[in-house]
Amino acid sequence: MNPISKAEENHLKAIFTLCEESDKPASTNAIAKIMKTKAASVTAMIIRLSGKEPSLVNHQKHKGVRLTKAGKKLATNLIRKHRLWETFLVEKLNFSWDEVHDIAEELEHIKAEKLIDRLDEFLGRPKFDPHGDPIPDAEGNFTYRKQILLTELVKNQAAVVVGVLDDSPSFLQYLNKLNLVLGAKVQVLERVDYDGSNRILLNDQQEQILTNKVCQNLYVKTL
Amino acid sequence: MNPISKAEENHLKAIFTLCEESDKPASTNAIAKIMKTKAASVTAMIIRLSGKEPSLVNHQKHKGVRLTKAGKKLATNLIRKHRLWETFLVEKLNFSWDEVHDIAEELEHIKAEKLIDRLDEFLGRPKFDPHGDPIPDAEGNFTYRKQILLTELVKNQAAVVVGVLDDSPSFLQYLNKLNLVLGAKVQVLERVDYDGSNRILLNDQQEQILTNKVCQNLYVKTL
DNA sequence: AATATTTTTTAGATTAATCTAAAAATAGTA
DNA sequence: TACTATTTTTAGATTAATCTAAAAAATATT
Repeated sequence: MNPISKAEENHLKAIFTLCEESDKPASTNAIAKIMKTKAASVTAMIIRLSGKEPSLVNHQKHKGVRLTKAGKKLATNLIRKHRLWETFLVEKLNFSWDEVHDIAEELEHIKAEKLIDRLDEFLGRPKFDPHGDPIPDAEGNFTYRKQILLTELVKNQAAVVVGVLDDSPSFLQYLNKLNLVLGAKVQVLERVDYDGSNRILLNDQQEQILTNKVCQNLYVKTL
Repeated sequence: MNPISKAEENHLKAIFTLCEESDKPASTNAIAKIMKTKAASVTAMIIRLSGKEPSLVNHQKHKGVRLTKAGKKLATNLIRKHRLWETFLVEKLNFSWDEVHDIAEELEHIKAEKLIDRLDEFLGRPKFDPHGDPIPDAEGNFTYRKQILLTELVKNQAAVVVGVLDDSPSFLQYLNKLNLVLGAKVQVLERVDYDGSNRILLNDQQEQILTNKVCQNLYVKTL
């Protein structure tokens, strides 16, 4: 059975993400939504993936689908490639963090393993990408980090921004304007019950008002 | 009419190369040979390419095919991308010149124009790739250089190696062994009629015997 | 539990890119 | 020039990846 195709890879990635998020088998509908296709197409693809040697997914009709060990390995490697390319684009080619997703989405399908090894080395074997997401190593191990959402940070406790939950360009661009980039130091001065806003001290200097929506999408690590 | 596909791009590149080489329309058979497909498939592809808006090729049945202005623009841009990626692989990721062709063959199909602009900048807007081939600029202009084959170099005239005609891995690897890399200084000490070999002085130091075949595939520039 | 709603699968069709085999056109040669 | 050989095109088939519409299964609601 031929080398794995881009469409197959993207389905694996979607299934991986869904199963990680919910710990339940991924539904055809949910996969179709991510892939921007229809449930019927997903069913066909699942059948093809489960017919691979070795099989990449386990599925029972109407019961959703999970990745096998082999499928997980492939999905993890894709995520590794995606995040390394994003890092390259930001660190070396001066893209900003809101621009890199779509380009990395294409680059992640380049096959040569040696390329990704060398790229990893060139970048200094980074553990996190420009959005603060962990980059798995060549064996597929992620680095975990005790991080919390800014909404969970206790008042006056100092912390640094280490990542985002929502990585949509519009949110990232808004953060740019607020100077809320990775590494920024933050402290919650006050949580205002009245409108759910948060008074924040940013980099020990400026005060800033953040809505709960923003705080719910920012990961921080206490100092 | 949708974005241009990888298969379409590769056909354009093949046609470009053939027409540049011979100044004649490219034949379906010749294209099929490069594409490793069959003439019938090429005919089908040509019909598709000529139906694009704007049309990418001009063809009359049984008379071969040429690129239109629009087709040439696309082909040139592909060559630009291919050569910039090769340069990146060698200069930044420490690949050797015999390893980069196939990887660049994949990378050249990544679409984002901004990516290639930034890459060009990152590499310092190089004019030649690791094999000495010119890299067209964003407008499609190639830098020409008066270069000759080593077989044409007059006896005792000093010159530097600036490129290769044959860029097959086996030839490039052989050149590595002989220390005949880009920038090496060469002088022809003697052309031996007996066996068609050439006595060369390399980097003002070592003497080296090169066959005519090697000399016919090495471009040099006189000093 | 019976029925209605939603989700998933099946069936059948479409498009891109390829193939083989046969027909048609061009080129080469006696 | 007429015949032969080669090249190109046409015709018809195949596979991957998608679609729509309908059928079947699972889930939710009275």
